[in-house]
Amino acid sequence: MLLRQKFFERPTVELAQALLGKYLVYGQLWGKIVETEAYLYRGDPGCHAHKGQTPRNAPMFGPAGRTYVYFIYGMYHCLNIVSGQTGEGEAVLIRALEPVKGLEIMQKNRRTSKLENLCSGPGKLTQAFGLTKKHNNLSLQKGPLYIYNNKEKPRITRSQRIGLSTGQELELRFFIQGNRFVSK
DNA sequence: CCAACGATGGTCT
DNA sequence: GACCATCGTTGGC
Repeated sequence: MLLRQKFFERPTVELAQALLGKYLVYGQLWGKIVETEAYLYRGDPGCHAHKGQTPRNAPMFGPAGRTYVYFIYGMYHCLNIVSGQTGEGEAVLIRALEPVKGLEIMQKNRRTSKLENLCSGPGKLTQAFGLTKKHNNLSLQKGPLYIYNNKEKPRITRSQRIGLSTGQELELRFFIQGNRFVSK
């Protein structure tokens, strides 16, 4: 069942946790979200939007429930889901998925057969799913990318975020405890 | 096993 | 020109 608009309009830190266990669906490909990070407009220098709006981060200032896909390190893409209210400039980074359906396609896209290496990082999962800037600023209500509900209530652990040179102190990373597909 | 490093290009100053 | 919400490879143990 497709998650509706209201689900995404909640505060960013709350959405980052609420997304854990839900399914990211793109055509034949399904992945369960097992790791996320929250990025906040206020008091978070690690957030792309914290200095204000630019062409790149514009989707973060749009309505919740849309994608923000950016290109990083000359090679990789990262997928975010915009949260909160329009104009807030906040989003949730999807950092890892548990592969659920379409594993053969993911294995081909990633050039590896090892399941733990398909979607266990923000650059890995976009490669496995074939997501690029073409998928930036798309509505998760309209597709072709969707979030489906899942009734399970995962056990959530919190930690510092990964890979930042600033804002590391903040504990805004969330993941499903003990899940083998969380990034290392 | 683990730490160090280089690839590679868009974005902003 | 510097920075970067990463990852695969390399070379050590």
